[in-house]
Amino acid sequence: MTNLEPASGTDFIREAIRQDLASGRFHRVQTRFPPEPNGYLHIGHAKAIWINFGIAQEFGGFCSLRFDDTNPAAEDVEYVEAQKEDIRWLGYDWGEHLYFASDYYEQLYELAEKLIKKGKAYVCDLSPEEVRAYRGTLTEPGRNSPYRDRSVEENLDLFRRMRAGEFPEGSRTLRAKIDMASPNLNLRDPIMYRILYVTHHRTGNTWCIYPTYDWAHGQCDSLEGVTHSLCDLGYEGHRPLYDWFLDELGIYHPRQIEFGRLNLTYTVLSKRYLRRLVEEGYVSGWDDPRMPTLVGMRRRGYTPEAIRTFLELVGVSKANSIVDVSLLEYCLRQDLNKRALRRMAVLRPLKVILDNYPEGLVEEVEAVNNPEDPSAGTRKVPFSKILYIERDDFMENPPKQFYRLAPGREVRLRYAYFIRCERAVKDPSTGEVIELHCTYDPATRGGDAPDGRKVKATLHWVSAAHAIEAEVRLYDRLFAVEDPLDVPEGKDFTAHLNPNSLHILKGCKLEPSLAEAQISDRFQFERLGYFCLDPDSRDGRLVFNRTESLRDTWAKIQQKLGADS
RNA sequence: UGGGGCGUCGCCAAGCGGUAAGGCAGCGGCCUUUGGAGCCGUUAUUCGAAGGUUCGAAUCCUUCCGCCCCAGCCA
Repeated sequence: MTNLEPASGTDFIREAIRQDLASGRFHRVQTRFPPEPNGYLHIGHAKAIWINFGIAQEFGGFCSLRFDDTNPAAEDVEYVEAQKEDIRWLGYDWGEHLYFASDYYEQLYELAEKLIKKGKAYVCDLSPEEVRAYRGTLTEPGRNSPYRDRSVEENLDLFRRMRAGEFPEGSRTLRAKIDMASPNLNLRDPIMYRILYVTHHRTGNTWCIYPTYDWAHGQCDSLEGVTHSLCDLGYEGHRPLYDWFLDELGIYHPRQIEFGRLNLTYTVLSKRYLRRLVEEGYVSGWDDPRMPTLVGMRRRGYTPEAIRTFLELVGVSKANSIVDVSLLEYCLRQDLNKRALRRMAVLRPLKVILDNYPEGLVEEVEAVNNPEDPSAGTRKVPFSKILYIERDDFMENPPKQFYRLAPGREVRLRYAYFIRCERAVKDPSTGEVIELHCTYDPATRGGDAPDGRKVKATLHWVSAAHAIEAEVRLYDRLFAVEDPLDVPEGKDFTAHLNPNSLHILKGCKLEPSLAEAQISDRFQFERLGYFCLDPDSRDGRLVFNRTESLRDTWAKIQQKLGADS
């Protein structure tokens, strides 16, 4: 028995739940994840999912998935299916506990009548503009609606006729009768129902009055028997309202606990902004691999494990925070390093001719599939006279910190031979190096010199005759600055879009075994990063996404060299 | 400005009156057939500030400062 307490077990929410269990306030744990089906889930939602599902699991309870579909104008079944898939992908299961706020419409209606009968709700004829004007401001109290004191009978009659469709859209609302002078604006007679002649994606046209989120949410939690309603800080100020409803109604009272939302550097995480990126064409869609949406991250090659580990490392608190994306990237690499098969791929090919290698000879060298996992085995990779190496791995006049290939220098080709660069052939018109003539040392087969000679660098390579071609999409952060929302007057976040967030490379050369890759398969291309096969791939036309690069110390050195000069 | 919330290392975050965990990032080194991975070391005499209580405070009290959220018939 270990006494190691999981890091995720010590946050204030879990602590509060333990206390509730110990004090007898609750005897079980039931949570819920309540998304609105009006868009795609992103990593911010993943935090709420991880908290609600994760905690229920830890405490031996369950977490339901309840779609908060109270606004038919914005919602669609397309989104409910997509969100379900995302949650499953993240690794969570709601079992038989799939609910919809719309399942409760009838019960909510009855509860509303109950409130009317108690004299705690009334039908108001104020227009939207008037409602706003009557609400007052942050510092001034609101004024009572002239309709506030209608009799219970009149309210009941009007409310029933609202439901029956006798009044035009927007003409009346049902409001809770609380306190127009409350310093908490949420308590200034909030609207419970509005008239909307809109077809609902589940209830069709059976309703023309729809409950607001504020009215529906707490009662749904109560009806379902939720013990702990875990939501973000935005709802903290609404809690007194939810308490008021529950108490006036005298029904079961769950406990709501709020936590701080997740924010990431170099990222924007609000539905509104993500939608703009899609609609204005800055990205190819919700599943663009640069998007922080779960569909986007999945396509990019993220693993659910990496995301969960990330969330666990970030932790839960009430402070508003902006987490450094490098933590996410770290978790991703950590996970991929352990599981991704290694392959060799040359992204920007430079031809190498081994002058002393026998014409027509093809050898097979044995390569390790994953040094982190011996059970992944080995594979054979063809080697021959003409090869491709990475352009970046050769420099004609290298600085002293560069220890890859250069004229007269010897390096190792991974799993193959030592080669020495004899000369570089240039395009006479551009001066660009177009191929390298090298010699190999037959005695170094496998990569070690019998005379104990060392080389500084090991390069990846692909045999030209055996290479398969592919398109590779290199992704970088979508935004160029840590906080894209921090913009000068007159600009918006799109001003900070990183113009280099996508590079498409064609004619990349891959080792032949990659021809068998299946969509979504993940690999580490040695010395480059992690890549996965994109669904855009067709027979004979492979497309790989770079999920994440490997940490690149040479790039750092180059940066410093650049900064110094 | 009324109400609510938050302020511990560059970024997260433990800490719950007994003398500042950990992770990421950074830096230095070791190791290495991935300049990857791994390993080691290193960074808060100080907890937004000032007072006070106490033998003793990041933890309790007071005041002040800063940041975030709330004025949708959105959720």
